[in-house]
Amino acid sequence: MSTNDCLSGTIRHLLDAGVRPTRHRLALAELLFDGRERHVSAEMLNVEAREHLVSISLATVYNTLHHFTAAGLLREIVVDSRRGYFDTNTSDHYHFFYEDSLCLVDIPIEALEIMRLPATPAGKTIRRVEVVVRVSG
Amino acid sequence: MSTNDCLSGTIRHLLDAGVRPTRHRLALAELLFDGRERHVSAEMLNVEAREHLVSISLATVYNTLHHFTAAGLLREIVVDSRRGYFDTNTSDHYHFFYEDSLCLVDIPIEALEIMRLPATPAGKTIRRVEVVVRVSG
DNA sequence: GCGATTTTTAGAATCATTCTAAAGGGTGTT
DNA sequence: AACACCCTTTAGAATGATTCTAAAAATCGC
Ligand SMILES: [Mn+2]
Ligand SMILES: [Mn+2]
Ligand SMILES: [Zn+2]
Ligand SMILES: [Zn+2]
Repeated sequence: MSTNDCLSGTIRHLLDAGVRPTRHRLALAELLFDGRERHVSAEMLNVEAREHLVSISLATVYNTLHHFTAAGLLREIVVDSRRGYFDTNTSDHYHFFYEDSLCLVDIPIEALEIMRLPATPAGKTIRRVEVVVRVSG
Repeated sequence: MSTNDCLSGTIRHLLDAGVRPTRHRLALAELLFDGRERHVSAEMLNVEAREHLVSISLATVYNTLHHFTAAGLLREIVVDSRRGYFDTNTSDHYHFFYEDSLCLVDIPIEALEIMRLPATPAGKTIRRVEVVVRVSG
């Protein structure tokens, strides 16, 4: 019987990633990791936290999103040069981006196949291959 | 013999796109459409204009970049949520993004093949399929 | 509980981009 | 040329997302 057997799933989730499960981080983690695929901006998550009566500063939302990202619990997606998005799905996958509603929707990795990737530039490492299908209408 | 036979290539380029070839637009177009593949931010182009002794306001650089983009002379690329890039290559192609130096390099369309694109969401139109290969090191 | 280390916070600062409103330029008409 | 009309350029202010600062609060190991 490990010493953590009685911890909630969310606390375990944070501990496993090496993130100290403070009150605020737990509250945000509960909102983020609820099973749905989520693509949130800092401002969106801040609003959501307030709706759930969690008192938190916007700076802490930013701190936490970056912290979770560094710990591998989130990944950052760039689709809009005005706003950053964070994705709760950290596995390899791609995205639809609805330009009108600014919504992101996952494209599972197996729904798309990339062939003949060009040679990696000398001395460089590929960090990620991003595919964004921009749709509107 | 058309009435435009004696115009410079740059003026013709703008006229053909339906853009009035004003002094400032011509200066920026000369910098942008010099044959190289270019991926510039507004700030980069502004600095370049000043280096070439072109007196221009940053607002005009933004106006012109957006104008050229609307006219199909440029396209906008999103790789960094802090800054927008404009690409002089408006044909279909993809990009390497060097995360350390913030540089973009073209990947020709034939260097990469995408198979099995997922179904387009109902009622939507695909505006573009973007591929960004992020590299570092 | 205590002291060391993190975390949280409000508010200011930063930075890219857009907006405003006024001045400047181009073009066609008389 | 003078005029009218419309488009462009401009400086500077405004905006909005994000980061920074420095001090207060929370957390952790002992
Ligand atoms: Mn970031
Ligand atoms: Mn734009
Ligand atoms: Zn996703
Ligand atoms: Zn390009």
